[in-house]
Amino acid sequence: MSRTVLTREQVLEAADDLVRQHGPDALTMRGLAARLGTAVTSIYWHVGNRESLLDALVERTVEEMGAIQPTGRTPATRIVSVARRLRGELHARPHLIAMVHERGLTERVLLPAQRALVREAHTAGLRGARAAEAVRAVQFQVVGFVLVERARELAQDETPGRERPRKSASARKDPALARALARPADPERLFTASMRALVKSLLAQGST
Amino acid sequence: MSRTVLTREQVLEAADDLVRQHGPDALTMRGLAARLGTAVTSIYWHVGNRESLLDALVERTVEEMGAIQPTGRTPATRIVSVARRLRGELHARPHLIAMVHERGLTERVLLPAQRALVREAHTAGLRGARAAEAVRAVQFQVVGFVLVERARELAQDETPGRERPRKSASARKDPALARALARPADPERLFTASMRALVKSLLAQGST
DNA sequence: ACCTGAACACCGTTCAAGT
DNA sequence: ACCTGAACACCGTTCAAGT
Repeated sequence: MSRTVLTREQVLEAADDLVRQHGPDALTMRGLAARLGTAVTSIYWHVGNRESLLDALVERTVEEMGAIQPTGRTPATRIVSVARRLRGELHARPHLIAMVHERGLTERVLLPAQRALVREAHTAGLRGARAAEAVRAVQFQVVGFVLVERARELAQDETPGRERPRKSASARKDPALARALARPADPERLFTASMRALVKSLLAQGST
Repeated sequence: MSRTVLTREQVLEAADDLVRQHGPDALTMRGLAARLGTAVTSIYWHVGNRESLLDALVERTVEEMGAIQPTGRTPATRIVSVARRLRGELHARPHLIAMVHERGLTERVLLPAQRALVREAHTAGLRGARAAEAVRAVQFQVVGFVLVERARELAQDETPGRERPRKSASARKDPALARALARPADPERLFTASMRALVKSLLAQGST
């Protein structure tokens, strides 16, 4: 591609492209070198090794995500808005989620959102350890949800329709429920619903 | 090890040992063959390839987990008890979680617990789509939580103390909160607390 | 300071050949 | 039916040598 001297930035850029298009597994040092038109070993000079290259990629994307502004009137709706935005940001970068997760950088990604959440918990009347617990509960819920969602998407791609669930005794008693469980979940809806449920209970502790 | 003829069961057993002790990455076809004292290619004859070997391993462990009995008086406490037991089961098999997750078999692991959850939602007065949503919310919460926890543990092993969070404006106003957030979260406590919060709100919908 | 090819020590998988 | 060694096409990484 480029005729000029190779820079660390160019290596990162090309690696980022590769990961975005085909996932982290598609990023091989040899493939990357070929793409850049250099010897494999040049890449090692610029980024150390594969592991630290991926680290740099994650750091890059996390910075790019930036802060999150809450919207809405009540603390509850504002917290849910932060959660939804955070989910959206993570969803826009499907491969990033797995990489952050594997690297244990979850806390790092959550830091910008944490500030906003703390502020809202405070206005809702929560203090000290109780506020911290509420903030963390929301954070865990968001990341956990996105991870499960992602796994579900991958599963659909690779094994479409693995096994029909058998009808249980309680299913026969409530066919509407059985039908709802047979359908794949609508993640957007489910996320908002459980987030609202969680936040409602957490904030209720502030006023008692 | 064994002098007799090689069986599929022996291959699975040895593979299971390896994964349990050193994780899925440690499972190489060559290493496994060496451990069993056979040629690599014999293993291929018995289990197909590495991918289906891992699939078989997951299936095996999931069956081993079995059903989950709720305890407690009210539907809320019974649901929370199922959630806690499920978390415990998953936690007792650290490597399994990652494997199930990567393979998109989350739903499969959750099936036994789902029956119990449906029953409790029903006794709590939830019906149809609303009951399904509650059940799924709980399931997502459990798996998500465990995934986040696991990532956190891995992170601790590899990068102890990456970066101290700076003191924010709101942290200075509530030092107890700041201290609580600086400490690593107690997952057991946090899990139970947010599970209770979630379930409380979800079931409240049944009586309105 | 930056780039190179050759080489090392690994992988998973296939295949033709054995018994 | 079951097992084998050889070979293929990949990996990440190191190292001595170039400019």
